[in-house]
Amino acid sequence: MTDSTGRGSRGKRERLVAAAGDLLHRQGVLAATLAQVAEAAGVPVGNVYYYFKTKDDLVRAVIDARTGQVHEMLGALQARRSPAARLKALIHQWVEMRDLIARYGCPFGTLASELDRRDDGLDREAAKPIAAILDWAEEQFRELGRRDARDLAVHLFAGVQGAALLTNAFRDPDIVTSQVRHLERWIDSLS
Amino acid sequence: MTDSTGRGSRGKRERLVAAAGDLLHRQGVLAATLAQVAEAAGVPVGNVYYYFKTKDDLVRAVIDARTGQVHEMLGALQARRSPAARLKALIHQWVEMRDLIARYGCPFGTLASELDRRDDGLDREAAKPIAAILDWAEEQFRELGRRDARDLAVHLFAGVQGAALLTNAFRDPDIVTSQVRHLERWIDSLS
DNA sequence: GTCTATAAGATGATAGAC
DNA sequence: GTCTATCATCTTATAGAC
Repeated sequence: MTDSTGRGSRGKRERLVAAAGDLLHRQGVLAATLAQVAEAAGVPVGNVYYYFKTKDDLVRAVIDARTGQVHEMLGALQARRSPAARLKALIHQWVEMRDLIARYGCPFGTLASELDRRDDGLDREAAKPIAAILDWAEEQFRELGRRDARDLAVHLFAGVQGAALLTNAFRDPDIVTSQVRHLERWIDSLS
Repeated sequence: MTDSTGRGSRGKRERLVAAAGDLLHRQGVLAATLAQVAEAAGVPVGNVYYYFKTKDDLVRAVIDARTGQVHEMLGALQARRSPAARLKALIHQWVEMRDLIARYGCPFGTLASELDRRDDGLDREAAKPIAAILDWAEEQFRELGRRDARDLAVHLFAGVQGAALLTNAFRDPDIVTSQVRHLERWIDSLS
């Protein structure tokens, strides 16, 4: 498959973003080097700059990919019958990621947390995945007939993100599991 | 004041740890350089190595200082009459730190979160401050007569840490404020 | 005991060959 | 359009002067 910018460039670009997504999560945005990204993607080191003008540009592409991943996940959750079922299915996603979280933290939360000190716009970008989740959860609570939908969404997702942080800090997948169970009961108690 | 290692060395060491504590929180552990720490402490750059063998050694000293800070805080909270009052006073600390959290994140949570990918022991060290808080909260719930004290402590503190993360990501101090209010009502509902 | 000068290594980024 | 060779900079760390 070819594209307007030349033969195969799209494929390599995508491989770079995929490899960077993994590495930025596992090593941290700052700790991950372009040399490591290039090697993981099977692309010559200096050549990364043909696809991305700077490292920040690559980071931006990774954030966009994660945001897309979130929208995909939220779209899949819409199949559930009730708002309460959708919310419970949402937070259950973190139970399924529990081992990854225990080792490297939540892929969405750590991204926002790591880029928070920057004020060049990348910090706002990094918050997009969790912003999308919050907005979606708010909508579900609204459909449940709650006036304080935003507040409830923040409460729910804060519980998830906090559990992810503790799960990661103590390397204990059971923390997020039991916390999600707790939050599921809370959702049920609202109906 | 002199000490066994020579005149004034203790003062400079303390200044370095204090400056490093600030910088590691505001810039992140990896992003903060020894040159910046030295300048902030008013100490020649290369001379940092007289007091700390490596950067990790300095980071360790900062973690120890933060752990001490936590124990001091928990000690002060013991003055409260009831376990419920102590727990509410605990989480209210994060409301008081709301502006700092909005800009740089929770000083205890980000430390654990930033050093989580290491497996050289520093990751365990970095979790000590939040471990101390969790243990203390667990004890309060136990005094409240709860069998599931650990679970409740995790639930409470996850709520706080998650709110801190969202507060930081969205630069909005109101998030942690309203979440703490929510958790205070939850504490009251347990008695 | 304190500090200056500098080494050693790595990283982001560029120029230019193919 | 693709990649190699290299630069300039920064950062940790050390050796040795005062």
